[in-house]
Amino acid sequence: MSDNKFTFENPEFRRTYWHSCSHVLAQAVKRLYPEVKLAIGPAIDEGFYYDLDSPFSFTPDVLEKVEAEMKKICKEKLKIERFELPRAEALELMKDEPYKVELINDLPEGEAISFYKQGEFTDLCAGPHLDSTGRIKGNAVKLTSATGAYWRGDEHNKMLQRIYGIAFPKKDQLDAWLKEKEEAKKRDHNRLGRELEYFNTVDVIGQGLPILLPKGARVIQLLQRWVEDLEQEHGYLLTKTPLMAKRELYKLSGHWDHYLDGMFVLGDPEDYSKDCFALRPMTCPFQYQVYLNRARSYRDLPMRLGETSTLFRNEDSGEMHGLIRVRQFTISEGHLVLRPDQLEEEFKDCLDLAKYVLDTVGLLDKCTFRFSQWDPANPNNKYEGTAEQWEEAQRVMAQILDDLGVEYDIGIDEAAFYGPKLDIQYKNVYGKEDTLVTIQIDMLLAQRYGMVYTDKDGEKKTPYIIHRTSLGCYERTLAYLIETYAGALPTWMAPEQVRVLSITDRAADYAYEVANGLKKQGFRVEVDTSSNTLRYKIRAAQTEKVPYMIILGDKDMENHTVSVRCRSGEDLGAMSFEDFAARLKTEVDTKAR
RNA sequence: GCUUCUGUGGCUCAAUGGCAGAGCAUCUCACUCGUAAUGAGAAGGUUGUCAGUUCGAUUCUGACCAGAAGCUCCA
Repeated sequence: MSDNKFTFENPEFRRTYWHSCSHVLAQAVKRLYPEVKLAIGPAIDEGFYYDLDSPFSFTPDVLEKVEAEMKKICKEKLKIERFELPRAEALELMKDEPYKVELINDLPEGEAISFYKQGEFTDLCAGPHLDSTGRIKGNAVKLTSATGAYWRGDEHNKMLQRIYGIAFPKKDQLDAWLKEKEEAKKRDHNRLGRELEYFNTVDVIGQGLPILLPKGARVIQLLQRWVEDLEQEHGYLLTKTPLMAKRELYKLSGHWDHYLDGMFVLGDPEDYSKDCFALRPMTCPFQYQVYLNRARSYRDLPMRLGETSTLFRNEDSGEMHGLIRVRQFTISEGHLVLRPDQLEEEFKDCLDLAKYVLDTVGLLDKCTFRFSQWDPANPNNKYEGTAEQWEEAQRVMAQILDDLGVEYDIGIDEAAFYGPKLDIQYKNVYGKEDTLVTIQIDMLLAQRYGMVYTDKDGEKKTPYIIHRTSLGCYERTLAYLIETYAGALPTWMAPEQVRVLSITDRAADYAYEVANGLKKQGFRVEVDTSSNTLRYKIRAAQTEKVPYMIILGDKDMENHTVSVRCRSGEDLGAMSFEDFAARLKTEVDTKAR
């Protein structure tokens, strides 16, 4: 095993290791609870799982027993052997495992049906695997959780129980991993964001409807102002369109057919004798009305429309998560109406803008790009348009992405109902990925709305549309900022940039004088002249992650100085008010991190 | 929506089928202090909500509401 191929740093070997762990997990479960039926058990990015159909639930003490049995199996050093069987014999071997039978029946004709055997346990599996359970370090295996998961990932199927686990070749690697997970949880925006009073939720308001407290609202306000100004520089025209509309608009847009479940409907959707309204889940159909305001010429294009747009989506109750997944959110929305020949340049500008914005707030480094495509085989009639139109839209987007040198993954069946998307993805502290920013090409909807322009040749032509965001949805972005910075937002976007602390009552007036001087220059400043001890006040400011503290006592009053300390603990010493203000201004202007 | 788990003052957590307790935070008073918890006192609760079982429920049961992780879905 000295060959480099077989080190844990090699992702392929790691997956093999974890895959074998999942077999050991299944073997342990079958030894302890023979009535449990096996589904599938792959390796994942971090560890492995096995899906099981069990009459009881895997509580922590059951997991403990399973884990102990796994350690035993590792110690037994069972040889892991591969063999193949013809279909009939394979079905006979697995006749007591209904999920395996289903898998075998779905294997294409002529494909080898392979099994792996370790001791008394045999599993249908393509492999590869380690050569022995003895290769797995038993005391560096940990079962982390048990949750529900649908058979074959389809919510119409039975819910099975999924046991997640992790394993390493060495015990201290496992300990380090577990510690890292604990540390990551401390950055969880859902905990930190509430603790630092950025947001809260209240039973009587309802799920997915967070209250932005003054600090959260302040950060979102300054991000919005900044993005709106940036978009103006990029030629966007700001619009303000209604938050709801009659059912007829959504019929025209296709939302009524494709998205009704996700909308909040006001009134009876079936009763056509009365008006029925719905809160908007997307801005598109509203903003198109701006374009439709009058006849457009090719000279009007590209028309770039931007809006800080509040949307409402009736998510399933289990979907909500802090500020990342909510039912009402505000997005840096925009639609570009353009001539086909402008598509690449405008798409590029959208991407440049999004990347600039994400880079400036400090999120770009950890973003990944996903080209979200339709699924030609999707049976649910989820997509508008013809196969030809989709192939064309995706060909164009692929071309643009290649020209721009964007590295991306492909997501099949991830497209919007009207077109393919470039999604910019970000992971939360638990490793769960969500879309931060999206840029979408739409060659279908303009026609539905009767959007046309008169071209040079006098012909009426249908424009293309780009749907895009620059910073995505502000609530979600705030959540990622809190997690990325562990609550210590960079000075330029910190809700409170400076806290002025007086050491004695004698310095109180001076403290307000200094604070007001900074406020006049546009900085966000709070004053603490309470009778608490200095140590206490510093601790409070640090706990609340205020970037700068100004500490004022008799010496500072005499010398007309301010004593400055950073939240990191670094002491900048005494300086003049002007020097500090200039330092702060530089930091904010350059949006230094 | 589904699986599993959780719900006691603003926060962190005790306790119990029979008067609900502590620390932090808050307020008052004292202290006026130079870098991670100054001292004393006060106030704060229909134990998420509604039913049921019981002489008696915060505790047991059910439904609902809300929160967490995962699944499914999505910005």
